[in-house]
Amino acid sequence: MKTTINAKDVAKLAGVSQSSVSRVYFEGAKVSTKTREKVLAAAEELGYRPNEFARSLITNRTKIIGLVMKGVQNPFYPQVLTQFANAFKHHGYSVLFVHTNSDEIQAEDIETLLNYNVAGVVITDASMSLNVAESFKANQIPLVFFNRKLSHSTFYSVCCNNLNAGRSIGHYLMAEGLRDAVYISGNENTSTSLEREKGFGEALDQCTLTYAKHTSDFTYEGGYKTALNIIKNNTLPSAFFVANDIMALGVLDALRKHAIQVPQQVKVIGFDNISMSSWPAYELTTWEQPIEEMVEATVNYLMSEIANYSGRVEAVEIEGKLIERKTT
Amino acid sequence: MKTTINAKDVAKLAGVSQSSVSRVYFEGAKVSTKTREKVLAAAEELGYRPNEFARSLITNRTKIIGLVMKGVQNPFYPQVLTQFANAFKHHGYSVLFVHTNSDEIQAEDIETLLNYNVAGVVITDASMSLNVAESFKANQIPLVFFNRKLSHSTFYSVCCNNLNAGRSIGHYLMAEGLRDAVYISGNENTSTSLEREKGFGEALDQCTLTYAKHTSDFTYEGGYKTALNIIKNNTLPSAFFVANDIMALGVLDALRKHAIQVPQQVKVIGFDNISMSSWPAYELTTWEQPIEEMVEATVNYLMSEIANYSGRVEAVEIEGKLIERKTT
DNA sequence: CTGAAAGCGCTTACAG
DNA sequence: CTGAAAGCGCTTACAG
Repeated sequence: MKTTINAKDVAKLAGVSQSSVSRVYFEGAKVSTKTREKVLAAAEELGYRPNEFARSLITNRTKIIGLVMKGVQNPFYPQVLTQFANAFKHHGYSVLFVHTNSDEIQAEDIETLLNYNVAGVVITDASMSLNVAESFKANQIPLVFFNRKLSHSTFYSVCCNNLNAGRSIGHYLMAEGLRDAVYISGNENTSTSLEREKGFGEALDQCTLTYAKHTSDFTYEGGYKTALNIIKNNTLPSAFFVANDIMALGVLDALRKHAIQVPQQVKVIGFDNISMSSWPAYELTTWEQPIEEMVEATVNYLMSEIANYSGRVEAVEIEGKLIERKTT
Repeated sequence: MKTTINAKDVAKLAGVSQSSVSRVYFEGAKVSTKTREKVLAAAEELGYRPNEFARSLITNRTKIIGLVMKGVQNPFYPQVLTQFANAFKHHGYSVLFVHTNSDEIQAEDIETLLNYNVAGVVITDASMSLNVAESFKANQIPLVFFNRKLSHSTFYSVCCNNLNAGRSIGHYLMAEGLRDAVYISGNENTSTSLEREKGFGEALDQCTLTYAKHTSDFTYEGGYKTALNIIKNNTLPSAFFVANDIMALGVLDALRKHAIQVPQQVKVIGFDNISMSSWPAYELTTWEQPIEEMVEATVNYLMSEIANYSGRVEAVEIEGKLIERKTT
């Protein structure tokens, strides 16, 4: 009950050797035009397509990139996913999608990636214990942490320059007459949230200003509740710096509910520039993450490491920019 | 430069045959506890993991499901993606993610899926020409169209019952005192948009009411612009039925911009029940798609077809329900 | 229950 | 440029 047709079948029909068939489909191999044509004609007739598995078994490489994502619910990530999918497709790679529920990726989550011997890995918005990550190193599989920096700098990472962004946002708000500020953070211990806060604090410190910190969780509901609490406690600041846009939208809705005027009574600034930030209902001032460049840097690194593994490591940080709208 | 360690290495260390090693990792094969333990100990020591490619080459099956998605930008889809990823993981399958830009999936988009000999395929929110789809049939690869019905009913599809939903929405609005309605459609020729409209029209027809149709594109911007046009032309109806939520939010923002009171001056109802619909800024009345059940039906079909291919075909339609909020 | 051997569909030195 | 042959790392009848 042999059902799939293989290179041997094509070879027979084309009247050439199996090796020649293989050469037609293997990039970089040499075949005469005549042989190529015969093979392609036979292949067409039989509906032949090379088996990727046999191919990978021999070459010990695959054309698959593992993409590990957490929190696809944040509208920032669908954008990232789309761009990665397109970029990898453009380079001839397919995407094995792994969804993780936890902030720290578990060994089982990435077992698949190792079993399939992926050519490279992108991990977005999540970290990973050192010894789990090491298994990629051991197999010389290049790995990029996207939008998350590890405390141990033994892996390549690509982020927006969050420290500078925090600073710029601080200076911007001070120029707008900031008196007291609240920073609404994302999940604790995420590098993105921490660095944005650090830069912000540094800027304010230069003018001996301070800020209050409220810990939240990078979700709309989290931003909404946090703001409601602040309103209830009568501790409304003159400006909110919110660690991401989706939370900032929650903050805006909480303020709206209490008929607090933005930006007259309080200013709000977010981070990411998700598409919803520009909606008329919000018109949120925010910091744009340079997603395209971030994706490009990630893909370029992976492609160069796949071609020629070096294990080089860097913490790439790309500058974003302020998008001024109506909440400041 | 042999780098990966294989079953033979483990066999040698464990003092058994390679076949025995294989049996330990192959579900359903019989090995004595003693052998199993020896093998597992040796495997642990060497860091062995079975090569999926060699395995697939022999069994001619993979543990990969192809997931083809369009328009991940609509917040409805990240939810769907997450649920599929979790469900497939639970069944021991990985997800090969394919992003397509066009409404109709092209042959090249799915070439990868055939090359990797995926065990099954889910296509969301897009259609596919019959002859492209046929190549899956030829290879006995089960295929489900998710949230899209094909005109030719030769494939399995899973949708919300859009016709009934349209009807119910029509009856609901009429009970609320509908006089004249506007239906804002999604992309033309999508089954979801067409069936929602059809049901809606049927319901209205029973009371000899009619509706005006405006064609849009399932995006926020599309809904926004369409509503602005209607306002400009002074053809505001007493209610809008908008083919999906993200467009409905655009409609609400357009109305807000012109200070038109919802629901006093005009009612708005959407479709999908995306998380943003419940946000205080919108409080959109909508129709909830039973995503969980839809995903479950899809996964169950695929798993049963993978276990035992029958090629059976059905257009599954699951009932959703009205979520009443403040825009009606 | 276990091992030796064949074979899945490819790539790749090696001769010619 | 081309073909015959070995081999990638597994699974699976087949004997024992």
